[in-house]
Amino acid sequence: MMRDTTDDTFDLSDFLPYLLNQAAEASGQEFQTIYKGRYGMLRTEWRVLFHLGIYGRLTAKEIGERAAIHKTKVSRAVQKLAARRFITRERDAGDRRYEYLELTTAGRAAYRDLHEVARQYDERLTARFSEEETQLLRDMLKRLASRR
Amino acid sequence: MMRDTTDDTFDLSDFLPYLLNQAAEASGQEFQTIYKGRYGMLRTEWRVLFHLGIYGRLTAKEIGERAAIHKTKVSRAVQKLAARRFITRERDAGDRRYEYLELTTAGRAAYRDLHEVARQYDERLTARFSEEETQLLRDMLKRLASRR
DNA sequence: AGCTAACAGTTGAATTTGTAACTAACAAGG
DNA sequence: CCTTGTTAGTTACAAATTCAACTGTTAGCT
Repeated sequence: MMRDTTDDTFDLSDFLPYLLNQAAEASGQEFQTIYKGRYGMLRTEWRVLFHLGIYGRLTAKEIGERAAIHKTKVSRAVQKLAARRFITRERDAGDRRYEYLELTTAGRAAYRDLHEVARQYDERLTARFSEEETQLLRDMLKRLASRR
Repeated sequence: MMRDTTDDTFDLSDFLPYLLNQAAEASGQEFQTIYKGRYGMLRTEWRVLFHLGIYGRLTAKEIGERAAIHKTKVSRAVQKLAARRFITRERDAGDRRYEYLELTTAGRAAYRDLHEVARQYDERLTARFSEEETQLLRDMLKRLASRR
């Protein structure tokens, strides 16, 4: 017997990494047009901006670790954000390898704006689910994201 | 009063698109090293391979629509897969704009191998959740992915 | 002090992606 | 037929990402 080409016991949506990617891309698209359109930012750039807006002064390395972003990506995002005067860079006087990053006034304004967009956006996304469902979803995603 | 730089009412994991991305990347990493290591494939390439393995003969356009992949990405993936003799390309005799793609024997073998890896991988990922939780997760992700 | 290894961050070259313009093929109306 | 518009798929070029090698700095050992 020849085996058929098709395989009806497996669907792509049965594969969690694929499904997660589809959901991530679909849900992130609209937000992307906003930060790209308003500030000409790339994904890594708004992420760095948010990290500094939420957690305050950090080094590039810390941001990379928290967000699982490669250091070269962080480095280039930092350069662009600094060029646009959204962040300041300050070398540690004691250990000159470290560089502390902080938002400028303009950076804080951009952060607050995008933060508000994100908050509303998240609300809209989760509005179709119940509170319990949303909570469970976040929990499960966090566990998946933690790589444990 | 000066406003502080930090904002402790919002965490990045409260933003669903971010959390989805982190979960997607974390969960997809290991699988990536497998299809990359074993077959030197890119993400779009295994996706095209899977679409043909699961659904049989399709055109590039159909694959792009089902997977929400841009046509240039599909086109390049198809070229690589064809160069590696994983798929055949056949013009429609009636309407020569259409090109039907199909797996070769080698393509089917690669598909079966990766499909089995994906199946086991998915099992391992969902093993930490209950049946009901997993079902709900998939449902919610599908709804998020559907862009409605 | 002097040597080696580790670390934070940067840079350059190769690969991959995105955007827009393109080719080839067909459709529909005049 | 013959324009005009649309469609499937490709290509060229610019932008972004990856990978490896690099700089400058500190730590630790002898």
